[in-house]
Amino acid sequence: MSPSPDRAADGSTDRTAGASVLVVDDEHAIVRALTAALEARHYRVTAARTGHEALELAATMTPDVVVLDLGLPDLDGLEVCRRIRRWSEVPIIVLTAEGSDRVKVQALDEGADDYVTKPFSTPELLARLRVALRHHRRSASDDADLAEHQVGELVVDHLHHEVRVAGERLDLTPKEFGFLAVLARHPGRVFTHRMILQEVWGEAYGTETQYLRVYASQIRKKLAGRPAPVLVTEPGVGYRLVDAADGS
Amino acid sequence: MSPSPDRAADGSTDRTAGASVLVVDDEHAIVRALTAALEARHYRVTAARTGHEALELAATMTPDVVVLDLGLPDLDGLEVCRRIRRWSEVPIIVLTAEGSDRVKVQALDEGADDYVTKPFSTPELLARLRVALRHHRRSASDDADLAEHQVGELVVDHLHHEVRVAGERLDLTPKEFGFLAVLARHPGRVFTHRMILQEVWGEAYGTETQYLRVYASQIRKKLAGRPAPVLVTEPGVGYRLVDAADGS
DNA sequence: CCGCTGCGCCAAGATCCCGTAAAGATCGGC
DNA sequence: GCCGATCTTTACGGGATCTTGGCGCAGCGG
Repeated sequence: MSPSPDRAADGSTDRTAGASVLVVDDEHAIVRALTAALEARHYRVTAARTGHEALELAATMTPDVVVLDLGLPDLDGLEVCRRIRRWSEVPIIVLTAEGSDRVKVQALDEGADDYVTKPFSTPELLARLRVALRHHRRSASDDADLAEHQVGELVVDHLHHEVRVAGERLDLTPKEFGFLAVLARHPGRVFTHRMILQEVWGEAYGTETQYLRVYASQIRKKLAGRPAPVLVTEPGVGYRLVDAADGS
Repeated sequence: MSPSPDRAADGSTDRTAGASVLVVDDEHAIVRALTAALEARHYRVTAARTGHEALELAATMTPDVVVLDLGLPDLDGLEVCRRIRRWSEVPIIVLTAEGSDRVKVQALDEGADDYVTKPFSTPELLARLRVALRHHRRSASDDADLAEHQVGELVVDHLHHEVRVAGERLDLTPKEFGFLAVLARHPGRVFTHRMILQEVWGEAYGTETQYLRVYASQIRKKLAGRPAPVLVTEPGVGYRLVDAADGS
């Protein structure tokens, strides 16, 4: 490609900035050095000193990546790795003093995503951290791709940004689409005026209820005569989307 | 998630068995040793000796993972890495003799997923290979990682960096190519302004929507009068590429 | 019975967004 | 250092969309 101005040679400015990192190590010096280096790159850093603390924090703060020293006072580092892997796929970068192949291989097979031996080069660790975040970001966005809501014969397809009724494409303006998409997220449930306005128009528009009347009307017009759900008014409260066939 | 029955301690029997590996190195001894080690684990191995050969094979055989030596006779290894990343997210494990930090960091930021210095420990390399395969397995469901994408009569060939319509080469500028290539990766799907801008121009350009209008216009002009797909505008949202023949 | 309130609906501006052309600015090759 | 290709920026017309005000209606309480 062309030389992008945003790709710094050291990768310090990239989309991984601002991610939260859990650093697990009992050596104070290491924690301090790592924290400093990471915060300088605008990561949010949390430190844990023991295995149990690490497990606790991994669960409560849901970090974007974990840097894990294997030599912990209470639990075996490998055990920590294994336990996190039981419920989370957060990237784990293992850090260790000894360079034994056996441990290295075991850690990687146990669910670690990378392995760096001490003494480590900080730039290298940071680069590997960016790799881990890159991966995680990718698989996370894959999950979000599956967004599609169905209400009776009506399908709101966020991926293609279109609405289909009985398979036929329905042509909506951006605001109309937004309105309908909000309601379709929870069929039958009431959304207040405020909720819809703030979601579609923005935070500041919480009271412009006349917009809703206009757009509700237009949406109903476009849905009329089709085997589609009905846009129901909840007087004084808001709107909801109800499948014509059932009375939920 | 749950403790997998396929996770043996030495990793010899796991779900990654049978995967295809592309080994890129000009040293015969390394290739021989690696091939032997990999085939013993029932991987399918293909070897490339030069950068160009590597790119060609990466495109035609779509390996599950690439092991890439940076010291190649024709192309810089980093360049190979970059070119593969233009169209594929196949895991790349970089292999190199020199241990310079700068190169290491650069390779990782350039798209490499891991980095091993020679002389390397075979068990470790194999373990890292398993990690790479584990990662990619997650998002291997889509067909975005192909060197060629076809939409109707239009073919985007990432390897040769060219576009053909009905077999005839279409002359595009780099930005035009990038724009079209993004859309062709998922025909019919909407790409938001932000997505396209960040992919083609860079992270920092997420709001420069006037570029898109200019280039959309130019691309349409070049596609006009040919049996090509149509570049459709989704007002307020983005663009998508639709085969003229069908309505997807 | 009457006024008030909230809603549906309409239609006229106002505004935003898009497409297009064309003029600088920039870059790379010769 | 010039020249051509490409990228960036500006400007403008047209059209779709959004916003706004108004009107009629129904329900409700005074």
